Amino acid sequence: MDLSFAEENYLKAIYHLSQDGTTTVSTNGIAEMLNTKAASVSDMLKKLGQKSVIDYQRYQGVRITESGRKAALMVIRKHRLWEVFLVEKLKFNWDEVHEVAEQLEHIKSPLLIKRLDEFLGYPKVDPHGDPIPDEHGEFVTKPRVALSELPVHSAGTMVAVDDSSPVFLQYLDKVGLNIGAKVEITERIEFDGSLELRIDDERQLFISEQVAVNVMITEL
Amino acid sequence: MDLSFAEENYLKAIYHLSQDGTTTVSTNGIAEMLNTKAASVSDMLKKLGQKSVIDYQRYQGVRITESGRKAALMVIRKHRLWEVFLVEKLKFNWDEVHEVAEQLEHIKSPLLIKRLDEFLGYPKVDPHGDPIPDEHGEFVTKPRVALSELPVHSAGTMVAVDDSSPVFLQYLDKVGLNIGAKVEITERIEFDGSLELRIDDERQLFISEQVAVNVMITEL
DNA sequence: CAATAAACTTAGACAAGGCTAAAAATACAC
DNA sequence: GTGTATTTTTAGCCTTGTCTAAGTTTATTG
Ligand SMILES: [Mn+2]
Ligand SMILES: [Mn+2]
Ligand SMILES: [Mn+2]
Ligand SMILES: [Mn+2]
Repeated sequence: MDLSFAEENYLKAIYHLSQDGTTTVSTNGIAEMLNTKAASVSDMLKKLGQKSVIDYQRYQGVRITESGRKAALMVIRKHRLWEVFLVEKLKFNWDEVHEVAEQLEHIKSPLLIKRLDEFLGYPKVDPHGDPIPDEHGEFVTKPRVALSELPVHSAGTMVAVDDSSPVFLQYLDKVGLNIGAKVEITERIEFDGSLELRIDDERQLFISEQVAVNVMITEL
Repeated sequence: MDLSFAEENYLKAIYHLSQDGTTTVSTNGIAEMLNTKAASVSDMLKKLGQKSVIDYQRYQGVRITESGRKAALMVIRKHRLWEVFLVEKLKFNWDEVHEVAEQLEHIKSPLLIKRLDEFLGYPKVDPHGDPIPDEHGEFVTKPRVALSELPVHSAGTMVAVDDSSPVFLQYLDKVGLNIGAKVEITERIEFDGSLELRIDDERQLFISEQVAVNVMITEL
């Protein structure tokens, strides 16, 4: 049972919106994530329901099934492996990969993805710090927390970003905040939630709460 | 002016059928190459005509325009670069690449193809010996001729195959006839056009005319 | 040069995906 | 709990690409 590009994109959105496939998801939420209209979503939900990749009763929201979760994870696996390829092998910057991976993730060839994984040395995370599911859909997420949720004087290593938009990533490049950096919160401004950070024990950086929400670290 | 997957496939077929874009092409020929029906082709020709990638008047056959030729060559460039990638980097066999490249050739990203070309070291030919157009659509075809068209005692180096179907390529693998091999025609059987060859000055091989037609060499 | 034959195009239908506008169901508020 | 707001679905239409069946046009050939 093969899924079309559109079906794969819907399924991936539903998976992401339901906190990795556990909770129920709304029609409007899907529409917003996919930049489409609720009416189009309703149509598609019917189709996905018939293919048993989601549980759907009208007006009752939607939940991804186990087979749907597997299918979504395979698309996500491909997306992230391609992102690694683009950055590691083709020297793309991490803000340039998402659009292209959005296309590449739909290429159908089990051999291709197996060999790509092998070629890349079985990476565990993509350039944004997100985990790459293995061929069975298994993956481990390192414990991670947003800077915005930590108290002053917390410290850790930056492991991921929660926003892969080019503007955000380009901002991080500009201020030199990259995955792997040592980050310590030296002060929090209560007024606006902005933070003063110390990076790699050698320099100071001020970031807004907007940024802090999207920078994930593992505590030391 | 962006082309859809289907439009790109039609354009590529028209280019190939018209001996690299010079002669006129028939509706039925296109339908056969794309495993579709003549009616579908007629519909598509109207659209491609409106986009000025072909010259089309009903009942008069079709000729690719200069802008259409360029577009077709860019698709072919991508197809062949991906084939090189699959064989050189991902260890695909040359009979396994065509299907996948047929999908990959439609990925839209100028940066991707530029970087892929660079990553591969600017290859000039694909795994089947076909030339890879550069970013301006320029390419050089080494003079090549099918074994079937040469007289007895001709000799040369195998440089390409004219059929990329898995069955044919697997047959060549089985008998050990690969690109780069030295080939000499030691005898031709007039009855059925089959050939006796001497390969790499060290062994004998008999091939049918069907095979000979699809094995291309450059004469020494 | 007429009469088939072959090639090609049009007509009409369908499936996938999408949209707008309108209706129906559910949620929220008083 | 009744009434309005919000969410979701349906109805109807559009585009792309495909098909079959039925015309047209061009080729062939006696
Ligand atoms: Mn996608
Ligand atoms: Mn990513
Ligand atoms: Mn193709
Ligand atoms: Mn090839």
